Amino acid sequence: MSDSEEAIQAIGENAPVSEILSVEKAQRMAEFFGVLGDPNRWRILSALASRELPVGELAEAVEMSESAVSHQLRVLRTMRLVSYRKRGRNVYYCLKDKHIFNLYQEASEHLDEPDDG
Amino acid sequence: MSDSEEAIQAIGENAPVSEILSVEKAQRMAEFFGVLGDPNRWRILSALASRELPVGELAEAVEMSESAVSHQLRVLRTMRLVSYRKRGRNVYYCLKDKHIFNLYQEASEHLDEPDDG
DNA sequence: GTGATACCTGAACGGATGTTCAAGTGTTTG
DNA sequence: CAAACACTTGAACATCCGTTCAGGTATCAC
Repeated sequence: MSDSEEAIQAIGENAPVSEILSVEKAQRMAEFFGVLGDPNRWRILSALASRELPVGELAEAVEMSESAVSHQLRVLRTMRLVSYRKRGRNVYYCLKDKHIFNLYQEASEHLDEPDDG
Repeated sequence: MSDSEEAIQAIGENAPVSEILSVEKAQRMAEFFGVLGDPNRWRILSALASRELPVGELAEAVEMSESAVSHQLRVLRTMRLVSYRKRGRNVYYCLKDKHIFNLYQEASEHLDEPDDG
């Protein structure tokens, strides 16, 4: 059974109590979602959703220092949420795939739900 | 324009650079995902995915102290990820809605993607 | 070459976070 | 009533995280 299948069964079906996420899988989940647990990273991601941007413009758009943005971009790169291409002195960043949109919408729905949802 | 519509447009469409998430919306997103940024909370959630559980059994299942579990359950309650019902001396917790499953699967897909995904 | 630009990196500092421990509330049992 | 049980809560403490700051690399203009 693949790591993914093990986890989906554990969380999705009527499994016994002992069927909880392995520490390793829980760790990976937490690392990923932890990256999305910072407001400035969300602002960076939303800025890149509109279009590809070099670091300087990105920093200006989200009102952060270039250094702070660069640090955060490294985190986002590590989680493969953004990719980049070098062009002269500039480095253009953009979103890597569509998962971030789905995650955003899913969370948005949850947050917009009434209290009894 | 509602808060949600503003954000979806900002992140989903071909908006100008200035169309980034408001600080407030970014904050709410980060708070929500931040809750999912802890491995023990994922283990708790996955344990509750199998069935409703009282705090003591839950603590045993995830191998944490009752106190630690209780603290974390309060966080999960605040984000409306779990609900509970009191029954005698016990308090039974369960998952509140289906969003957690979708978030899990979306993240799982992303993590399982090859490097060029 | 020198200087300016664009970006990255490492150390350090301050604030946030998760655990433990001790004490508290409420409920059931004798 | 007292004692045991199930759970919650607040404070303390250690760790983690994101920023700033200073300095580093690489590219372009002159």
